[in-house]
Amino acid sequence: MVKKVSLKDIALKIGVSTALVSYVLSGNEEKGRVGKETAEKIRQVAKELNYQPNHIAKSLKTGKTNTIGLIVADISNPFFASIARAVEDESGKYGLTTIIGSSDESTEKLKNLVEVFIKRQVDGFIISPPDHSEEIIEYIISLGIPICLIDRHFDHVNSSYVVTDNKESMQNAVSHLLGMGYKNLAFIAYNSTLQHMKDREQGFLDATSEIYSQVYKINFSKQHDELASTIEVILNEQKADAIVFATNTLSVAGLKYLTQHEVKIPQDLNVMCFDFSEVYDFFYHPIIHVKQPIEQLAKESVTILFNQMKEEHLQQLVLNSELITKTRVMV
Amino acid sequence: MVKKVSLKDIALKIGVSTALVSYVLSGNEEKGRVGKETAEKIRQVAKELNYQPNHIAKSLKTGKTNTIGLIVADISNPFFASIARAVEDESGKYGLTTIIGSSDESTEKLKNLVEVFIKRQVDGFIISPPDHSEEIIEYIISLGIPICLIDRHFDHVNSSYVVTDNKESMQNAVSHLLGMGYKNLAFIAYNSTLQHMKDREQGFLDATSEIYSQVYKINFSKQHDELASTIEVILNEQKADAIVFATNTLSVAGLKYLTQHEVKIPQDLNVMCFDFSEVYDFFYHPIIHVKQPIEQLAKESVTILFNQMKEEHLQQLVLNSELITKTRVMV
DNA sequence: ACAATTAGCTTAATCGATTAAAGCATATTT
DNA sequence: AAATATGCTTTAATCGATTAAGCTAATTGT
Repeated sequence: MVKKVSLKDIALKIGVSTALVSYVLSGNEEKGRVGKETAEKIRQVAKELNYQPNHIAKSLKTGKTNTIGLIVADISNPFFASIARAVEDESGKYGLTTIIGSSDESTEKLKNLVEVFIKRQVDGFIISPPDHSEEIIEYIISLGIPICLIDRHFDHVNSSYVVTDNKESMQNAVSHLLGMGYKNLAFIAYNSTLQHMKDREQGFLDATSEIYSQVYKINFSKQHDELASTIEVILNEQKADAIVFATNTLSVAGLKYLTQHEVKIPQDLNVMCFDFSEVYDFFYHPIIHVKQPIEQLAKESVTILFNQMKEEHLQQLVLNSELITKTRVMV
Repeated sequence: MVKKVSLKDIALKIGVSTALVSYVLSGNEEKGRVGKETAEKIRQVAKELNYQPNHIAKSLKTGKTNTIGLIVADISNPFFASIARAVEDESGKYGLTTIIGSSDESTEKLKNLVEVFIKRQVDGFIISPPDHSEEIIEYIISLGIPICLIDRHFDHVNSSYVVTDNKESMQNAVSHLLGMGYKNLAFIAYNSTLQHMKDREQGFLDATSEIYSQVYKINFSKQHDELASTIEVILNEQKADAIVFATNTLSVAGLKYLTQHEVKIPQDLNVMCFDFSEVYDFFYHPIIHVKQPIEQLAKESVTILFNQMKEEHLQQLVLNSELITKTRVMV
């Protein structure tokens, strides 16, 4: 491993102090009041020697690592994978490096990741928090570490966040179903106290006040069994004419169940899904779904966090999503 | 932001030098020959003050960041997302932090990521290299930075790697198709010089030497159009009775096309896919596919890299994959 | 012409941990 | 009694960059 070039090497070669070199290369010429020729020479030699500043030394001195920690709720979920990718791309534009973790919807895991990341001295967090993780979020805030929640937030925690307009888009989407003539709706969501889940439910309820409908809650940890039995009930007892799924994981699992039990969509039963999935393309009829602005969520979260890292002020952002009713692109 | 506790604080509180504290807390008591009581006291005070060592200072001094860089070929591909997750989990066990990047199959992007990661002074790399990226890999090796390739490797580059037994498992899988009575096979792969792609093709060729078969190559950048036209040819001209897809992205895109054109699987045409996809569950008949040992690939890559980071020796590993012919779990 | 500025540069402390080398008792050997 | 060894601890340099404060000589103001 070749010895790296340091400020000292440049200083030595020219015969000036490291201070001058530092002033010039970190763009603080005015502050150091460096002579024009000297500055030019320093820049030239730096280029010659292919000088690369040592991030670590810089971090030690400044206390800033230019690293942010992203903790998504479940990285195996394409929704979050896309978020992760976009956050990474966007943060790179700001000169930030992202380290990613997945809490797998577990508070315990989130806690560990937060600890590891804090030890790594990340400058800020972007987190999509699992259920009942308020305390951890508040802990981060209490340490004065900038944080921006994404996709989910807590109503009673004063933090920055970027989320989708869950209630409105759900209400809008369900209204669209009603407009199509469906009169007996089932809503399947996770049993969760998270605001985005409550909002989606409220959106459903607001839209269905005039018709018959049922709300079913699945426990995340036992979703496999519970989803199956829930759909059984919906098909055989409630005899709903359409199911509304509150998340993409529920949508995919639900569609899988329906397909495997040869329930024809939309003839036997229609569905409405929240968030996109690749599997929708495998149905002959378009799957009605709410498409969240994933890229935008990610980008905005980085911007908000970045601003918060320099200035102090928090920011809350609610983005609109889009109802997809027919698009179907042939491969 | 509360001031963090440093070695100095502990030393000051007890009235010893920071050297002693360092010896004790970094587990080098013998080396520093620290008195038993003093050591005990140091440990106790460290716990009291909730001392957390400063990674950055440590890195600056030791030149080790305990960070590895993982660069996958395409993070939006569930195969690589799983790899990323498993690598992250596994590296955590070794006390390593992972920073992840996606080259999106672009040599240029890989180059940038490698530069960024080297600036960040990662201790090692795990990379699934895109086509024609030998030079970048060799560059990393020339810098003396430990690296382990994953999923793909270059025959003529002497590096550590972990890959699947692509040729054998493809040959085996195709033989199974032949055993089922298929006699006119089409093989769809990416146009690539990467070893794993060549191996899969060779496996196909070895298995089909006695029957009629055709090999089709798709350009990654224009796969949408080319795949469609290729399948057209296979259906209308070659009139194959089964298609073998070389990767999961090709499989999913191919299945999508077939579904949308109402080609019934396996009645009209059967398929054999390389690697798993969630969409297989949406077919009534099981989709025959080769299941790669993703977790194991990831784990082994970390282990190999870790070993390489302490000792010097390279390691090449070829893992067996599994042919899935019927499994179908009801949701 | 003499004080006050200012331009240009250096000194040296600092961030927090590591570690070779040296210091100083006390104990043991010769 | 001198020499050596042993046990415990401190000193101080180091990693590489940042930055307040200080210094000198040239320039400006009155």
